[in-house]
Amino acid sequence: MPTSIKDIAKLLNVSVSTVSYAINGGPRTVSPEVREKVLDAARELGYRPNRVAKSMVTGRSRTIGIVPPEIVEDVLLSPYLQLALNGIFNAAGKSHHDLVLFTRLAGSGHEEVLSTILDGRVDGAVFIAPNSTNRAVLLAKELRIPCISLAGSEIDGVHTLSVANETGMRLAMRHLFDLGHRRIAHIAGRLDMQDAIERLRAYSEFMTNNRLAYHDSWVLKGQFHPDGGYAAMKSLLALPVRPTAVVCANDDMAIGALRACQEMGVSVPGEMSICGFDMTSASGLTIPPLTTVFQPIADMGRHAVKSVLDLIEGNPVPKHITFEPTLVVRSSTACPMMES
Amino acid sequence: MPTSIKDIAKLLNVSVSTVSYAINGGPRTVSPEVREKVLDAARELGYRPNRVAKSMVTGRSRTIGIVPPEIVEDVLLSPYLQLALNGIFNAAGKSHHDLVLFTRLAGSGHEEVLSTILDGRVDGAVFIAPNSTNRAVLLAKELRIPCISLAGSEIDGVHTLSVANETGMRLAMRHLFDLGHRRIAHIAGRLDMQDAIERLRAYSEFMTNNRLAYHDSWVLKGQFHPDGGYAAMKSLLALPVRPTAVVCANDDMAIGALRACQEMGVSVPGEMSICGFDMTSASGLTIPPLTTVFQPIADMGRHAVKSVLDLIEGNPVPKHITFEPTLVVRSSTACPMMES
DNA sequence: GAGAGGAATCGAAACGTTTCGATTCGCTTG
DNA sequence: CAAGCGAATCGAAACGTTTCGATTCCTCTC
Repeated sequence: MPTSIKDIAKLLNVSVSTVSYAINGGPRTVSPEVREKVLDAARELGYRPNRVAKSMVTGRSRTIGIVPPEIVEDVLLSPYLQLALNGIFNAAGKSHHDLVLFTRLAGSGHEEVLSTILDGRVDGAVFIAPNSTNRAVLLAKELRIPCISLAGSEIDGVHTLSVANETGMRLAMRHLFDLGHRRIAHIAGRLDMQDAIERLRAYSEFMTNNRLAYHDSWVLKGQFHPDGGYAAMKSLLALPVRPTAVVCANDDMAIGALRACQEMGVSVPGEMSICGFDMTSASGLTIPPLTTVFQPIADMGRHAVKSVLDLIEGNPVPKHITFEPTLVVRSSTACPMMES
Repeated sequence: MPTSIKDIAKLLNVSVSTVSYAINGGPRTVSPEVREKVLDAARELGYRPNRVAKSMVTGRSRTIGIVPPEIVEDVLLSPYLQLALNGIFNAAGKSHHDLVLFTRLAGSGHEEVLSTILDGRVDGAVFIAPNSTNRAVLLAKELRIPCISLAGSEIDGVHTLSVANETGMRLAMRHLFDLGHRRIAHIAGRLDMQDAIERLRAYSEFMTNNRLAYHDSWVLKGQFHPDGGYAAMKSLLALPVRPTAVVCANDDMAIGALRACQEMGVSVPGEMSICGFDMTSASGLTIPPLTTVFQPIADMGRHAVKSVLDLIEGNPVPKHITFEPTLVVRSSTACPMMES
């Protein structure tokens, strides 16, 4: 129904190739008069080039695929993903690419679904926080689709952008330690995700290296959700010997933990210091505003686009880039109260 | 390079059509033996159907386009958009569609860019909060691309999903009025967006209908941004006769306004009641948590997908659906203090 | 045993582009 | 004036599918 290049050709009694040359301004020249005629006719008929047909022959779509993490529900509500996606979106726009958001890869092992990634619709893909069992990454790697793993597990042979989780956790722990805290707990994230694993490990190492005794009951799982952080803090507060500070593996959990303290009448940072991770926008809105580890997530998103485009062009891309986090000290951490 | 249906056909000495029938299980039957052989060979060769080629001939891509509002920067950080996008994403996944996010339509009037919408990559599109000068919607409408306008201006001939802004604003105003407030201010959004316009109008109407005097200095523009809300509240607080309550056209501005009050030592809700709009997740995290107007944005996103799919299928779709908001009373609103 | 009927399969067109080899034609040059 | 050249244009193949008409061939029936 929409007008095609053929319609123009027929109307003007020229060949389709001539029309194509005229419209694209190449790769061969056409006489100025013909060019003019073609352009006029195209405008007249409301011609729109069909990108699918073009993709078909050029093999390029100027589109990048985004594969969200394998979390089942409401992925797009994760502040982390939102920051990354925003960075990716902005960068993609600048380089004239659109984004395809794959809706059905999360958690699905179905072969049929997996294949939608490499069905020609995208030139490359960015995987957001994939874990090492993510079948889609594995498949993409196997089929040599240009792809970048953003803040995910280190997967053999896949280009990876990651944040130095160890550094971030050490910064947070050092900050609390220097304030005088010795009984420091940790609310961990989903332990099937790389970030969560590394943050937990760095916590353990810090405690051991500084000869701080710590119990299993001080390490809780919060699933990266506010409710998880809330529940975790509740059980920490029920302990006979309470920790004086807690580092959460993301801001959402820290927010939940803060809520638990407020409900139980435990003052923050007076009786309990709380430190978050990620510096999402919500972390600045709480009372008190959260001390948190800033990660340049948006930057990483931008960089992911650059890398994937380089990969598509065949330019060299470093196998691994690590971004350094920094500590943002706000008001949810302070010296512990003297032992009574 | 990747194996195609032809490779399988050649290998097995059958025709491409037979291979196609075998793989798709139709529309014609193939003998069980051949079917088996084809499927085996496909697996063996790592065959992946090329979706672009399929789109080419069927004219369907099982992909829905998303057109963000024409805000220039960091669109994806808007909580409103995030809620809508999440709803759309979930619904699209359920109906086996992927999403393409158009990165370059915002604010761009370039014809070339506009045409990327209707280049065959998507079967239909959802426009998020377009205003009436949005050229992309107009074009899509003109070219009869199935499309839905989500919470945007009413545009002639375009299917629209909207929220009853008047009702929402009236609920908020009535709530404050019943608490005893008479001097009620309004911090408006971007007045080039439909929601902002309607909320402002409903505010004016309520004030007039209830014979409440109000000044131009009580109606401020906050651009839907926290900083805008902050600045607006600052100028309200500088007024010789302060209002006792303010309704903001979204939560972000309410959060900014709250921050301004806290900085100036104005107690909320003691000296100033603040009401938000949208019920984004952040609105529950502030101290005090915001009273706000809940809009079923995620629901609307889901519904947008359903409607656009119906439109694609040729099913009848109502021209206009309105969703009803409700008031969520939390702690940022209370009776005004007695005049001193 | 000729003809009909039906299942299985084939071949080719079509979708809308891009691009490459081939053709036309006017002009220069020896 | 024949040969050669370059610019402009044409025609056709190719990309990987789907699908429709045509063909083959087996079996059943009278």
